[in-house]
Amino acid sequence: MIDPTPQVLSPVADYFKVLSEVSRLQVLCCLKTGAKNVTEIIQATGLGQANVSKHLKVLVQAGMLTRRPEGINVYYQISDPMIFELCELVCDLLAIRLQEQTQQIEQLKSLRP
Amino acid sequence: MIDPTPQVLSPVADYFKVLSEVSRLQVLCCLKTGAKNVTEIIQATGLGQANVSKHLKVLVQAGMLTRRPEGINVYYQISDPMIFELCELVCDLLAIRLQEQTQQIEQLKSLRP
DNA sequence: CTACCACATTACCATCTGGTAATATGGTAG
DNA sequence: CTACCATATTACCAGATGGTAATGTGGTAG
Repeated sequence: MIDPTPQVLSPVADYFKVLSEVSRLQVLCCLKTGAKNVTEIIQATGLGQANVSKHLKVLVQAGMLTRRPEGINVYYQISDPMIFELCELVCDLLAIRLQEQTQQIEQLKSLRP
Repeated sequence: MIDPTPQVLSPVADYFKVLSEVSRLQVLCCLKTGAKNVTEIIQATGLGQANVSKHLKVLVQAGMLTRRPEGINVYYQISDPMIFELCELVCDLLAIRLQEQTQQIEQLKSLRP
C-alpha cells in the first residue's frame, strides 16, 4: 500500500489540531453533561468571552459542536459523543505510560541499598 | 462530576498536538509497515533532513516512536500501534461527515427541476 | 591519521495562533 | 423609540512553531 499523501492526511491533522488546545478541551468537557449557552460556558471554564466565542466557532466549523440560538441566548452541544472516545483512548495511552514510568522509578529505587 | 482542570487536560492536548501536523503523520504512516532509518524516512516522506530529525525528536519524546541506533544508522519504529486506532477513529468521523455533506448536496440538487 | 556518511543541533525567519480589549450585532424589555 | 443584555467580530500583540541552511557530532572505511 502506498503511503497516504499530505492531501489525505491534512484533514486528519486539522481534526487533531482542534483537539490540541486546552481551552477547547475545557469547552468540550463542560458540554459533556449537556447543552450550555455561552454565558454558562464562560462560567464553567473561566475563559474570556471573546476567547470562548472564537473557540466555539472553531469547534462548530470542525463539526464537533452544533449551534442553536434560542431567544437571546445561543446554546451549544456536542454533535458526536464519539469525540470522548478519542479523548479516553488518549487518556488510556497516557495512563499506561505513567504506569510504566512509575515502574521504572521503582526499579531504580530497588537498586540502591 | 467536576470538570477536568486545565492541568489534567494539558497532557491530552499535548498528545493531540503531536498528531496535528501533516509532516509528523507522514512519518508515522511511513513507519506503519515497520522500522526505518532516517534516510529511508526522508525518502519516503520527501521532507528535509533537519526537519525530519526535529519531528522524530518530538515523536520520540511523546512516546510514539522508539529510537534504535545500529552502526552508522538510527532506526525508528512505532512504539504503540494503538496510535493508528486513533487515526482510524478520526478517519471514520471524517468519512461520516463527508457522506452527510454529500447527501445534503444531493438533496439540494433534487429541489430544482 | 583523514575522508566520508548518517544523523543531530543550532540559528534564523516567516507564519500561525491564543488571548484580550474594543467594537459591532441582534434580540428583548419597558 | 431607547436601554440593555448576550453573543459575535475585529484589531492587535506576544509567544509558539514548522521549514531550512549551516554547523556539529560520531561512527566507519581506507
